[in-house]
Amino acid sequence: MKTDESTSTGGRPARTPLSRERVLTAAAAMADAEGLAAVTMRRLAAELGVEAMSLYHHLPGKGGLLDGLVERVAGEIADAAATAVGALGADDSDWRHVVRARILAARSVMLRHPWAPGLIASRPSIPAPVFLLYEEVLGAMIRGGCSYHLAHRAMHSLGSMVLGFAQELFSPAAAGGDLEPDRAEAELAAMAEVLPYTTAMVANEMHAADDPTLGWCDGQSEFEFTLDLLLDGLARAA
Amino acid sequence: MKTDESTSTGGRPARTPLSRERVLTAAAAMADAEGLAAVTMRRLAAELGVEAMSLYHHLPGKGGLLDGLVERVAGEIADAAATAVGALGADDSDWRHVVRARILAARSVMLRHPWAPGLIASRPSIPAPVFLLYEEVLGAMIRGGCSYHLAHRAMHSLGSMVLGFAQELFSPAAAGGDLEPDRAEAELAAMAEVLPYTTAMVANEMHAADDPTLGWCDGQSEFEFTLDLLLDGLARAA
DNA sequence: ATGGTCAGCCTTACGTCGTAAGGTTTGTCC
DNA sequence: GGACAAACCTTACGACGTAAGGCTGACCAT
Repeated sequence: MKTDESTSTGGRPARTPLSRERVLTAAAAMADAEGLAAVTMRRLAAELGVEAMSLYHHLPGKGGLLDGLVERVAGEIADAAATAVGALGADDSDWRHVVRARILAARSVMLRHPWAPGLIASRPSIPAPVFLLYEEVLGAMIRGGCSYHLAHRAMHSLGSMVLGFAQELFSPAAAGGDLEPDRAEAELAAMAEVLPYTTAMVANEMHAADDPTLGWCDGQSEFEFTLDLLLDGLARAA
Repeated sequence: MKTDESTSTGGRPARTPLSRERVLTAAAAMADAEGLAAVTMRRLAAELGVEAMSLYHHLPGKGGLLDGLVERVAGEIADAAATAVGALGADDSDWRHVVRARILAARSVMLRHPWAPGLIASRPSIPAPVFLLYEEVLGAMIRGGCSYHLAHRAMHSLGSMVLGFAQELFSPAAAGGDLEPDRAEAELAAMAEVLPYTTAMVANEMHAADDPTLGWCDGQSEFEFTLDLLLDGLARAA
């Protein structure tokens, strides 16, 4: 057998219609468009006009592809966070401003890639590029005078927030599928019986939502509210 | 068909009826032991001494099985929360105590079933049994005098926390696999260069952890810290 | 007892997945 | 021109979820 070729690196890229970067870009686009579950080695290869096994020359396998996607997202977050912090100007002397900007940057990237939180959380261990993101936030807090103990807790709080805020918690109408107003009304009535408070809350909050650009459940303002809640509490504890 | 020869015509008295409950119990046990990914229709059936397709007489399919698992977990949480609130005594007049008890109960069940947060988050829409859990927390806040607006935001904050706090954020040693102290030391040194603050934090927090029953990164106290941070902030906003 | 009904379980088969193993093309350099 | 390796393809295997249909045995009215 000719197992001679042991995939030694080196050499030179003679002609690269296909590269790791191109594969990852296509994979991210597919995940954005159809969800992460739709990203299959075969489908991905087909999208690139190639056979499935060809991907293995640029990636170590499906796991490596997912790692690459995490790396991508982490990079996007790092970039977004860097520009956001840069735009702070003189305000960056307060760690709260820095942390807030970084977390909101992470959030904005997560919104672009809704599959990202679940992917990161599903990895067997925390991916190395994600550690770099934590490091930046951590550094801002320590340099700002926080104790390591407090900063540690903040990492947990903020991390779980960014990773857990993916779902749009309440969208029963969209979830059930509002095909007919008749059926929707019936479901609402049924819901009112077992979930009186929830129903009332939906009614109340829906009425309050006049901004046409946002749904009744504005994830962004909810997110910022929680973020400020945490930052206030952390600052008080510092 | 020649299946005649394999099945003994003699009596086989031992055939437990195999109900939906039995299937779900086995599935939950398997998920607890080997992770949710290990729960396969075939493996699950084998565990029950049955063929895969037989499960379809008690469940509508894999999705239905997952729904059943969510239902299970939600039921466990509801039970744990009910007893926790019952144990509050006169303290249950303060919504903060009630909410705190319910969230901690949810957390304790999530710890028993580490696959649960990911499963719930991965469902296409929020499962109905989970809505019931939210309803209880929501009711406690509204009856306690909170506005629907604040309660709505609290649902997001608390929900994302319970769902996002699953991972043990920092366990680089366990993640890398500490096969040899030599290699571990080398990795630590390499980490100190790119992640100076993180390394310092780990060192600092590890030293502070004297309680032998807990790892250096005590998820429970981190969780309660964040929970109290949120509850304090919510109470202040009320 | 007898034949009908039917729930519970099994068998087979299809299309999908990730990927191991090995063959084929293509471009570059000596 | 020949060698070489990188890039790509083909084939195949063992999983997966599940659609379609067959077998068995308990119950029942006749």
